[in-house]
Amino acid sequence: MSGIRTRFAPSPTGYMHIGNLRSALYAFLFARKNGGKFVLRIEDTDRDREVAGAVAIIYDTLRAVGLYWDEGPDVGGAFGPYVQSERKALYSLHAGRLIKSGHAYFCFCTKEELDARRDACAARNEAFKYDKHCLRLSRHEIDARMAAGQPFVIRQNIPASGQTTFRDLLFGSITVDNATLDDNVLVKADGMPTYNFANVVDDHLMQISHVMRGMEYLSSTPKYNLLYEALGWEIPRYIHMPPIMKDTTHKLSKRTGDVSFQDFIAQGYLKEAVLNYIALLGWSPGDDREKFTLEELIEAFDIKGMSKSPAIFDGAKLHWLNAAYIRALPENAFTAYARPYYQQAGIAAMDETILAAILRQRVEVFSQIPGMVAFLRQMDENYDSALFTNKKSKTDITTSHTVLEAVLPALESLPKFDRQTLQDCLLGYAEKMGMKNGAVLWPVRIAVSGRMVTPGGAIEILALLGREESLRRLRLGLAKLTV
RNA sequence: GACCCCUUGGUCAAGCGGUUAAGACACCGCCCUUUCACGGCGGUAACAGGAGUUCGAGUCUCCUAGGGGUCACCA
Repeated sequence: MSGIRTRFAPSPTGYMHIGNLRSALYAFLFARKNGGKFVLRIEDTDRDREVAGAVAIIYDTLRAVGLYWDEGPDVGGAFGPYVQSERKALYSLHAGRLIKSGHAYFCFCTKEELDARRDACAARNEAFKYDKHCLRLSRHEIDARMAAGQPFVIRQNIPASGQTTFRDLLFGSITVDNATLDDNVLVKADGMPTYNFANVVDDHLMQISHVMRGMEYLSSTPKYNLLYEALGWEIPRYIHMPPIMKDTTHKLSKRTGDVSFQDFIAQGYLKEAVLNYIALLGWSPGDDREKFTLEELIEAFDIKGMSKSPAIFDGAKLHWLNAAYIRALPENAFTAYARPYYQQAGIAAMDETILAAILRQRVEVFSQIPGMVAFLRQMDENYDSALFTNKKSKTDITTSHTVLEAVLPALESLPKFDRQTLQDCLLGYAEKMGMKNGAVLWPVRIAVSGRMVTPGGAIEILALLGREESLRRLRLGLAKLTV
């Protein structure tokens, strides 16, 4: 037992952002690599932002990519409950301790009053900081206001002077003046703790040894440490992680396009590829490896390989990685993923083995399939006969006409219409005529597809279309060349 | 604006005082070839700028610039 415990603590706000997934992944990898535990905690203290079904999305996504948690709302554990809204008593208990020791105080300032003061500051171009107005309230006054039912919050009482230093395993030692810190709200008027407070309490109570979270918390970490100290708790190790960017100046966000894990899956990305790609966005194994299974990631993971600067999401590279994963798929797995798209394209009845053979090397994202194979279902019969002319294959209108005319009856009388038979027939004809294979296959492919570029060659397309449709298209091509 | 952090090719990145400054994606060229793709080979392209420290700096220090983050009864 190494005692290492990490956690992933998402808010149930709707979908799984790719950046959050990466945070979960790193926390998971760090725990697994070091023989520690990975905890899942739901941070639902903001009831206004809560979205129904969001917790299920978190569970489903994590499970889909293999990020199983050792403790969590559904699996339990020794430090539950693992849902913050169910831990209110714990927060009140420790908030009370803070009040008693003077590290926190009741505040009755209303939102309106605060907004007014904030606006005033903005007008003077000054940074707003709560002025500890309510810290001066006497016990008497506090009791009276509470008795009168006046709503209140609990604020952290930050020392007015001095400095606070903390160590981050990635960023090193960071020191800030306490004077720059604000007396943040710890417990809201509705009795719910804020992130600032719930996090400290939960991370301590759940014995989290390494707090891994987004860099946006870097500047508020000193405040958390002040809380740990006030509560007499050991400060955990911190690992703040830089964000994933859309470009140099914008974070990857909903507005910039697809950012949720499910968006990528819906587009035809493989979950393994997405996970592999984001693992590499902000972390490097230190060597040249790029394809990793989850097990391999666990083995290779080391926070020393983590980057301190934000990484820009590169859709092209994800595309490439996804294509690499697709190419490595066994035929049956490829077909299982592709089948819905075959149906969508109306070619579900065609030979899946041939389809897999020609598509697997070409598809980068499954959603490209319908567009790639549409011509099999329905070709554009008004294609330009100029397509028959190709210098490299040494074809032109005349040679194409000759080839189609000769090949048509041969194919018509073929005993079988499978790839082997078709190949013997077509290549045999080329050999007999002393022609390049391409000189024969080019016009045939153009005639049966009507397209300059096709996935697969003439033989595969013929086999896929079957004798009747193939011959129909070949006759059409011949007619076009005869005109 | 104040405070904190970051800065190697277009992108992800290796490097951790001495290297011809890796590799991958993307891009370009060639080869293979039944078009495209795959695959193979090759190429273009980087240490933000300026001062130091040092025999020697992408690597250490400082400054400048640029970028990010925080400054909520959101997390």
